[in-house]
Amino acid sequence: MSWSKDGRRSYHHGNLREALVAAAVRLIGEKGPGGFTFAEAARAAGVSPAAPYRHFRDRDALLADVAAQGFDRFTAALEAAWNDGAPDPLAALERLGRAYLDFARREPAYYAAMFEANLPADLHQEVTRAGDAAFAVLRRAADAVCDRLPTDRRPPALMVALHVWSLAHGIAALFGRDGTRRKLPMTPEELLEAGVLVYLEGLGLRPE
Amino acid sequence: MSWSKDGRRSYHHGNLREALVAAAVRLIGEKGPGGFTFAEAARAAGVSPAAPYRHFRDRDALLADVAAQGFDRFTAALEAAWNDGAPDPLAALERLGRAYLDFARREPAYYAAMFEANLPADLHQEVTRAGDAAFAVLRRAADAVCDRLPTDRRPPALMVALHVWSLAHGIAALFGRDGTRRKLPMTPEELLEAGVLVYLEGLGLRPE
DNA sequence: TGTACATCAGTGAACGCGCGTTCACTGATGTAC
DNA sequence: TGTACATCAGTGAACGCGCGTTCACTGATGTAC
Repeated sequence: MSWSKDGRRSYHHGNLREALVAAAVRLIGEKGPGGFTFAEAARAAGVSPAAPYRHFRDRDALLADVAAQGFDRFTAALEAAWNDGAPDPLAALERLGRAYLDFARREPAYYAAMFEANLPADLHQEVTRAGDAAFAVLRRAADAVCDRLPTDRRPPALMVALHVWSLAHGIAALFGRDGTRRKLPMTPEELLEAGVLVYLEGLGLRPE
Repeated sequence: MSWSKDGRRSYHHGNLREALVAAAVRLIGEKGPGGFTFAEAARAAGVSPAAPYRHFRDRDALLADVAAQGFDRFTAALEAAWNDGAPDPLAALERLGRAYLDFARREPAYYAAMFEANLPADLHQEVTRAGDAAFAVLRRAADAVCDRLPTDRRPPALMVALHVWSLAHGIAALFGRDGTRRKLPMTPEELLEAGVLVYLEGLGLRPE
């Protein structure tokens, strides 16, 4: 927020766009992607209900911005966890899985906007592009893992990436958030790690 | 609907409860679980906006009914596909996976109500019970599959069931519905089947 | 450095709308005798 | 078989509410000269 020198609220907000996104994230976190309104975001940002129209065409445009920003953060988190596959791809893949679940738990609002928002097609494309960058990290990890197999027994890396992504997403969606739908006899992280280990074993890979 | 003999609408609807559930399913299918209203369901059933209160405490109660009914159908579909594990557990498990994805695609409205509804805790419990019955089918399948392994290499069947469920749910959520979020170089069914095969191989099982 | 002016980013009042919910009511149905 | 009555499942009008959106407006900012 920007304030004039004497402490009164300045007429111009200064960074209303970011403030609206932040408010939307908070509101989505509280009530889900369905239960957040343009008007409430404006109120939370301390601004009149007409102000958001200076920055977003409508509610969906704001939601799409949240989703895209979420994917950007997600990509960064996955990238950091993967860390170019060091020290070895299998250990790095495990970190990647943990980072995936960690993001879903720590940023449920972003995660919901990314995967459960139901955006109209035109905005959706834009978000999909941001999502592709996140998937690219998984894809690269799958490449590195597959490279450890002899060429005659090497599965398509794309398929491996899709399997890992689906398993991680399934676990995150079913068990990964705090409104925990179901009790588990283990943590989501343990469940994912065990699943990936069995899967890699099935590919013919075992941690050395 | 019930009509009096002369063709005019009878005062009593006759099966309003079922009609409201059916309307809700249709509306959820069109606009997602967030975008359906009690009033619209009443309108769709051809009844005044006050009428639904005779049958459901509120919107959430109706939504919970849809979710519970969805789980009942889901359970029946999975049960039929599993068919007591005949002729052998591995073939039956593949059928089970296909039935899972088939349900998500053919009944997206039920599926959304079941897994993306965000119901309040008290109603949620009731739905969870219906969901447990569905999971029990997977659990039994996992038991049968694990029984094929020598006891010293037998993994916990619960874990196996959770892995299969998570993978199936992840694929269904990411790729399984027609508003297809992402293009795949294969069908969701093929992706799931391949994933389960690799996983079973990792457990030490291969189709004979 | 100062001034005039264009542009930008907000205001706040207003509107129509549909929703959820309530209320007293009434038509239809089932049952006891 | 007929009648009286309780109960049930609807009606429809009304209400307050918050939302999305628009409009003419105005205060603040940046820039050309």
